[in-house]
Amino acid sequence: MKKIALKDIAANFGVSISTVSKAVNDSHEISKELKEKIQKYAKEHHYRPNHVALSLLKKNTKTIGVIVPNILNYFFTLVFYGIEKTANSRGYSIISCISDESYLKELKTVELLSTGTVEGLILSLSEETQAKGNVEHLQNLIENQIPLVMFDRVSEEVDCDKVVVDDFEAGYKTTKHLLKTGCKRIVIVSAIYNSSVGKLRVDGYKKALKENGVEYDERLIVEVRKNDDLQLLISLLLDNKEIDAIIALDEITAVDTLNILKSKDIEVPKEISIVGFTNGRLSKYVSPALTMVSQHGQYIGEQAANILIDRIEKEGDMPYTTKLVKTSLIERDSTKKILGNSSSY
Amino acid sequence: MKKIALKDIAANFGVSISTVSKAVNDSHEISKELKEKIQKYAKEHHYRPNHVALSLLKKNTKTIGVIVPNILNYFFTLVFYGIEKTANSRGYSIISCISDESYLKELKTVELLSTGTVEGLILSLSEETQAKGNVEHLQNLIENQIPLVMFDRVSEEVDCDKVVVDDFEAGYKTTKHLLKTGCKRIVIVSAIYNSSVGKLRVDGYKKALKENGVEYDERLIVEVRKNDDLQLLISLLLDNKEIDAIIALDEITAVDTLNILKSKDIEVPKEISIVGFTNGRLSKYVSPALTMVSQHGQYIGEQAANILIDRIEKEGDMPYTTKLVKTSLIERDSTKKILGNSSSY
DNA sequence: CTGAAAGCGCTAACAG
DNA sequence: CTGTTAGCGCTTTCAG
Repeated sequence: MKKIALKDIAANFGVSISTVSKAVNDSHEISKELKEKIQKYAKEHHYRPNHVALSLLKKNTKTIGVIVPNILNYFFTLVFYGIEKTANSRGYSIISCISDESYLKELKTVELLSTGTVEGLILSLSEETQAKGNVEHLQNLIENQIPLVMFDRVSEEVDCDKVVVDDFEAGYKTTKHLLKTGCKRIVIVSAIYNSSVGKLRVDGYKKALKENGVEYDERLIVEVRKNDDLQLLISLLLDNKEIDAIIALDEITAVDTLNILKSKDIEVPKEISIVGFTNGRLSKYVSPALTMVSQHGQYIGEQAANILIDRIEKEGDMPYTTKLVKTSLIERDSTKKILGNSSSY
Repeated sequence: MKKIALKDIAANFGVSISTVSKAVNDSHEISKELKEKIQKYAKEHHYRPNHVALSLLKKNTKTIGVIVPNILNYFFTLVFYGIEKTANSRGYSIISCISDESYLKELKTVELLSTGTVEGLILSLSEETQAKGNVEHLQNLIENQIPLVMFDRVSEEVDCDKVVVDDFEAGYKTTKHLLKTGCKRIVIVSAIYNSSVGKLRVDGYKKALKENGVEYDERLIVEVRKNDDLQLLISLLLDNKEIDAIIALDEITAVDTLNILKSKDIEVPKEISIVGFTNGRLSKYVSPALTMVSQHGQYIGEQAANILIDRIEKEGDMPYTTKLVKTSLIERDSTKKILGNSSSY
């Protein structure tokens, strides 16, 4: 049985296409008898109105595009899940693309989608795009009136709605917590040295140090590049500087760091505390379970989707908003407990 | 600047729409001068042919639908990644839906997509659908000539292309490996007791036992239900039966099991070996690192996408195929090493 | 070389 | 109550 169209039903009953259209849509303009006959026939033949034709006619596709840099990263998986969930509940499908951290793929995808396929776009910048700073493709998008919501990895040069983690506050809060547990020489290990996100966290870290009268030592900020040996970097750190805490800016680095410390028989958190960013699947299963900063990925996705769909559906232009999502520190066993309230802090 | 259509360009130059169409498509029918003028104008105004109109006309959307039960499961994330990658490389976009293990959502999604939006569908059954065994919606799909590829959680009642893990062989291979390391009382802990996948693995397990003259003891097959306490189940097992190996049918259960054993001061693998299914992100970071069965999720996704697109593009109907993807045992530190070749096995 | 007309599947205003 | 017509944006014969 091939796909069936209004035309076919019309031919079958010897009536016009518009009559059939009205009948299947249960219009009051059509006689009960005819309507029932047609509807029965339609059901039996699995008639389904062609979505593409409707999109063309109504000029809405009920579809939004989502571009994430790397779906294997649990944070993005969570965001994606949040987007899908709320988009779906609001009647939208999503076309999803993975830019694989490549500028070119991001560009191609944006161009492909901005062609009437989707009514709006949710995007987090690829690493390469961020490094290059080339966001013309996104500016075109908003020039062409296609709603865009950026999340997490955003660009200041693009004027659109944004949902971002409050990374500054996260860096600040995390550092302050470590200070409160008695740590003073706090290292940051970052594999995302050239992202806005990474910089903000370090800024928050600096502020916390300053407020607590701890001097900032730039040698404690360690950048891990693609082919660097984390083991080596940490060894150097341990040999040359007294340190008592490590903040890892991503989960894998946090776990790796933990394992390296364990292999050197350093007790966590007694000798060195560890806090990691991005509360994912690993942290609670390693031992000691890692204290992590949760970014509420799913919530971010839900927010992004709601903001986008609101903008698609509301007429008149509301001003662009930037939503700051606060992080939570999930305390586990890789950090010391804060001393009682009566402590000297 | 609003979206611009052929009509607008035509009006601007006082020529007909079809002329503009030909010009932007660089047809030889149009004079060089006019073509250049029009192309220049089109480029300046970011003209992009409306994808929806083209889809309607050409009757192809260059889009495929993907329905996964649960994207937070790393295996599915991997499959999804594989699908996206190859679909993209072959010029297809993907509309992705998460059924959230719900029959109703799966049904709704299939109906939504089978309406001309996508040219084909890749799907893994939701838990609920599998339990219910209701696959009418999928049979309708193939009746309506919409290509379907099922992967991992498939149904025998649906006649379509399939890509499945060779779970029987996986169960067999894993068990055999454990036997070779000297284990004899091997437990299977399963949270997927009513899936085809789970059953096949147990069947493979039985075969391996039989071949090696080890008697099958059904009390060693432990089913973990949603609200069951794994800790308790394992304690019972340890108390009442001599056991020396545990096969966990999913990664979380494997890690949980490991932690439970560790908390009871049972040495892994010296006293009890552990093998888990689905090599995900956790296994290599816990200690001891877990020996796991890898199912090559990304490869499965790639295969599924290729098979689907082949079927979409080839005319004439080729017979349906079922592709069996072999698993690999990733040996880490939760199992004993196999004794030298000179051993008595 | 350029344009008119038809049509992809559907809806909606307007006649009959 | 039913049908005719126009049109969503585009391509593609077929005339001119």
